[in-house]
Amino acid sequence: METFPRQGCSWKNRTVTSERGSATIKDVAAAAGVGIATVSRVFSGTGAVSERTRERVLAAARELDYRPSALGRGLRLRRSGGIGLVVPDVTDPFCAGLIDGVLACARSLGEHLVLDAAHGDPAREAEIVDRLVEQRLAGVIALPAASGSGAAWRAAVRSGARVVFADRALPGLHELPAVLADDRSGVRTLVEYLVGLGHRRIAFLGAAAPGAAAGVRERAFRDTLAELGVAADEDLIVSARPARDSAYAAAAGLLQRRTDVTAVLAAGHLLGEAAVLVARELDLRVPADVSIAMVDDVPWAELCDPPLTVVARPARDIGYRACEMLLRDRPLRAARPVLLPTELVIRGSCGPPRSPRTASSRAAGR
Amino acid sequence: METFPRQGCSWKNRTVTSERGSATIKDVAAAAGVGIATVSRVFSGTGAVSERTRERVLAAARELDYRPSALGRGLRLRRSGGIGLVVPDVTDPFCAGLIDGVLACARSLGEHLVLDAAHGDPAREAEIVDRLVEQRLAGVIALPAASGSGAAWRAAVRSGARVVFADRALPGLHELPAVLADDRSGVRTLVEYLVGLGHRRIAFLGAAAPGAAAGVRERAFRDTLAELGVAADEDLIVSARPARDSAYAAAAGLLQRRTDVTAVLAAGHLLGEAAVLVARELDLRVPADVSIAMVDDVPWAELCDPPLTVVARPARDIGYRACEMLLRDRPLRAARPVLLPTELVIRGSCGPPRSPRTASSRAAGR
DNA sequence: CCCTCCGATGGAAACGTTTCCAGCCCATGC
DNA sequence: GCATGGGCTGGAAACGTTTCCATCGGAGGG
Repeated sequence: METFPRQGCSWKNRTVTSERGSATIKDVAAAAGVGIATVSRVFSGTGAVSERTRERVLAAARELDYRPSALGRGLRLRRSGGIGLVVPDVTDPFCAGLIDGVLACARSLGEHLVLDAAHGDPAREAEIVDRLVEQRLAGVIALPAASGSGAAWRAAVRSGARVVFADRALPGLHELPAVLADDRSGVRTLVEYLVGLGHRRIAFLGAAAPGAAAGVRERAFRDTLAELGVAADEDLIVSARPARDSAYAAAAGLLQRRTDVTAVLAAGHLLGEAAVLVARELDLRVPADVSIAMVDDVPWAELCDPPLTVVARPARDIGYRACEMLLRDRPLRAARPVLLPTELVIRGSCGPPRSPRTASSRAAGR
Repeated sequence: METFPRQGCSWKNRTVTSERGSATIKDVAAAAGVGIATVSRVFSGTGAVSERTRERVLAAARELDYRPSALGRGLRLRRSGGIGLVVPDVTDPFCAGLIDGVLACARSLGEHLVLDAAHGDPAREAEIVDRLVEQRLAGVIALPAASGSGAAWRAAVRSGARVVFADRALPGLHELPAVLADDRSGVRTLVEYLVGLGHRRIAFLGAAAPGAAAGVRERAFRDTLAELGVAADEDLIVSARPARDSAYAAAAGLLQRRTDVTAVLAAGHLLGEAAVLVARELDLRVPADVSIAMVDDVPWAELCDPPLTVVARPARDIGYRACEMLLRDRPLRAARPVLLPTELVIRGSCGPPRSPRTASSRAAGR
C-alpha cells in the first residue's frame, strides 16, 4: 500500500497527465493493455468481460487511482444524476429536518444532493434555480420564497427541469406537484385543545405573508374558532416578518397591550421563541398566567421550562416524500398537493386559563 | 410571454429535441442563423461578438429556453466547479452553522455545494467521498467521522481531489489542511471561569473518541485544572458516545453517583442538554445546586431557564474559512491547522458553588 | 490601388465517457 | 474441414461545450 505524496507516481505515459488532473479511462486502458471500451464495460458493469481481463483492468485502475468521471458519463448519458434542493435557511431546524429527509431518500436511490439557501430573497432564488438547471440534475426540490412570483420556477420547468415543492406551494403554481404538512388540521387540533382547556381569548402570532401563502394557518385558526363558537378578536391576531426581531416585537406588543390573553398560539418556532422570551421578560408564569403553544417542534421545545406544547410537522417525511416523488413519478404529475399529517405533542406549557370566569361549562377540570 | 405547457414549442427543427431533453447550443445557433462558436462566445462572455449578433443569439436562446449545460462545459474545461461538503449530521446545529458558512463563501465565489451526511459511519463516509471524487468538484470540505481511519481521504487526495478538514482533523492525516475551533483555549477559559467562581469539584462530560481525536477538550480540562492547582478527580471525568441516550445515561450516572459535584462542564451540546435534563429530573436548581456550562452555543441555550453559559464555537466562520482556503490556496498547503477563536458567553447557569466550604480564598465575591 | 490589420465569424478538435458495430478466436456441429 | 455461433474485444461515433485557427470583409495607410 502506497503512502501519501502525489509525486512518485510515474507510470508509463502518465507522467504528464498525473500532474494535471486525474487518470482517465484511456490511461487505464493503456496501462492494462486493453481498449477503452473494455475498461468502460468493467466499470459500468454492462457487457461481458473475461475474468482475467477484468482483474487486469481493476489492478491498473487501482494503481492509477482511477475514478470514472461523472462529467464524461453525464454528458454521454445526458443526465448528471443528483438532485437540487433550495431552502430558505439551512440553520432553521425545520429546514434541516427537511434536508435530512431528502438526503436519506436521495442516498437510498443513489443520487447526490446539491443544496443552496435563498434566504427568502426571490432574486437570489432565481439565480440559484438558474444554476441548478445548468447542472442538468435529475430534479429540483424547493421550499420557495414566500414572496417570489414563481416566474423563475416556470422558466426552469420550461427549460426541462423537474420541480417538486416542499412545505410551501407557490400561489400561482398549483400545476406543480407539492408535498405539504397538513397545517390546517394541525392548527385546528391545537385550537380545539386550547379551547377545550377553557381558553377564550387566544392570541394568534402569525407570519406576515405578502400573498395569501402562509395564510393557511391563520385561516384555520379563524375557522376553528368560528366552528367552536368562539368569537375571534381581530386585535389578538398579529403577524411578524420571519425574523427574530420582528417576532419579538410582535409578541411583546401583543402581550403588553392585551394583558387579558390567556393563551398564545405561535404559528412558527421563531414566533414561539419570541412568545416564551417575552413571557419571561414580563414575569408571566407559563402556563399559570399564560399558556403558550406553537406550530413546529424543535429541540429546544423540550428543553424549555416548562416544555412547550407544539404541533409537530413532519419535516423529514416531507423531504423524503418530495424526493421520492421527484425521482419516481415520471412524468411528474401535479394532481393535488400531498398532505402529511401533523401531530399534537402535549407537554407542559398549556393549562387552564388564569381567571376561569369565562371557562364555565366544559373545561376547567382538575 | 408564453404560458406554461411544454408542448406548443415547435421551432424549425426542434420538435424532436424539445420532447426529450433541453435545447443545446446547436439549436440556438441554428435558430439564430449563426455558428455554434458564436453562441458559445455570447454565453461564456469571452471573445468579441457584434451587438447585432449578440442580440439575435440572446433572442433565439430566450425563445428556446436555452441554458448552457454544465456537463458540456465541465467536460471541456476539465472542472465541474462546485464543492463537496461531508458532515456527520445535517440537523446538528453546529453542522448547520458550518454548512451555512460554506454556502456563503461558495456562493460569493460562484460555486455550488454538494452536501452529504455520513452519520459517523466511516463506511458511508468512504462511499460518499468516492461519489464526490467522481463529480470532479473543485474541492471537498469534510467534518470527518471520528472513528474513521482516513484511508478514504488519502485515496481521494491521491486521485486528484482537494480536501480541507473542518472542525476536526483526522489523527493520521495532519498533512491535510484543516480549520478548527480553538477548543483548547475555549475549555481553558471555561475552567478558569468556573474555578474563579469557587468551584473545585467540577465534572467533565466528554465525548468518547476511539482515537485521541476529541481528547483535546479533555486534555485542556485536565491541564487547566493542574495549572490552577486543582486536583482532577478521575471519577468526575466521564464520557459518552455522541448520541442522546448515551449522553443522558452518562450525565445521570454522574450526578446520581456524585452528589458533591458543584459544576458540570459539558463538552458538547448533546452533553449539555443531557446535563440540563438530568438536573431538572433530580430537582437540582441551576445554578444554586449545580452550575452547568457547555461547549457549543445553540439556540436553546438562550431559551433555557436559566440561560446556559457556553463557550461559543464559530461554526459559520469555520465553514467560511475552510471554503475560502479550499478555493483560494492553490496548491493547497497543509501548514498547521488554522485555529479560530472561541468566545465565552456568560449567561445564567453558573454561580458560586453550593457549599462554599472549599471556596475560601479568591472566589465567592459578590 | 494594394497591402495590412483588425474585428467578427464559423469549422473542427478535444474533453471522458457509453454503446453500437464489426472483428477476432475458439468451440461445436455437421 | 468448414460453416455457424457465441463470447470477448477494440474502434469510432456521439453527448454539449470551449477554443484554436482560418476565413472573410472592411477600413486605413502607404
